[in-house]
Amino acid sequence: QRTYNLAMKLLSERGQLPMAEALFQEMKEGGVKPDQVSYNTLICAYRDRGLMRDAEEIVDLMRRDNVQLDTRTYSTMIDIYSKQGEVAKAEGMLREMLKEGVLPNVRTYTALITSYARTGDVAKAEATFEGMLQVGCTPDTFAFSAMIDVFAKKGMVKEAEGAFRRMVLAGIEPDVYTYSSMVAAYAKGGLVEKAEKVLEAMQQVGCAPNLITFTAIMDAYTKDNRLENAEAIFEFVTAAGMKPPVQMYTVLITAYRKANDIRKAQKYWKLMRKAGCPKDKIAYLSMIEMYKKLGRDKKVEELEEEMEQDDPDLE
RNA sequence: ACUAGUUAGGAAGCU
Repeated sequence: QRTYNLAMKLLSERGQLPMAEALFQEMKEGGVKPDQVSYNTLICAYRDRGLMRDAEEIVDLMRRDNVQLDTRTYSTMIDIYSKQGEVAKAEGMLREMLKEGVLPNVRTYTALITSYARTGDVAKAEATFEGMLQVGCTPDTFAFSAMIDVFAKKGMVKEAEGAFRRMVLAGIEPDVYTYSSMVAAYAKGGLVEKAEKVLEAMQQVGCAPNLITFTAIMDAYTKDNRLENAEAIFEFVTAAGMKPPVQMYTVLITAYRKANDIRKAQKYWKLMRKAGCPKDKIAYLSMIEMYKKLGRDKKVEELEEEMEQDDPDLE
């Protein structure tokens, strides 16, 4: 019954996962058989909370209850394994679905490509992309962006540009994600000017850069030792009333500490805390690295302790 | 069995 499914989704969205689980049980015990949608909804609810084990258990339950796993089930599981870095399991899911005659779609392939982006397996990502084309699956903005990101993370600028061109030629519109990945690619490759061009180009076609795009371009500037430019972006963002994310502070902190400008690094660290940013492991690690190099062991210990404290969310 | 509804994928910072 779809009323149940909808209710389960709403409950889990409002943090009432136990209620959603209860509903699921009620369905099983009462006359209403849960369908694929019910199982998938639960799997996604667990995934969103990082309860990967529970998501897996629902899949097992589907098998036991003789409910066919569908494209969405497999895609979600591939996404889960990809986020866990369990590429082999993700690949296994694709193999299984093909064997079972469940057709993968763009989303399935994109999830897998993303997992290769995380592990840096360019060859497999490309093979997956080509495989998708071969089965007549048309890549969309997500798929191309994922592919561009594979190259971006490796600093393979030429290849990223190639994929971007291919995307445009195919008539698929790039969006903020795509452009941000391109900026990141140029940042990694040390080509600031090109990164700047991307920022201009996107605005010309009416695509507004967001905080992620800005962080990426700041990163490009700092890698080219243009800290003033990076700082200018930060000022601009703040002046525009936007709230800089942790990552933006980290870019500045790391850049300044590498330039041996300890005061500035500390300044942004303090600003970040004052802004009430959530505790962030990478930010801590950057500061710890700084104090380590300065030989200030006390500070190092202090921060390490603080980092571990009362924060279950730190991964 | 068919059909319909509800469920899945992409971007930035440390080493």
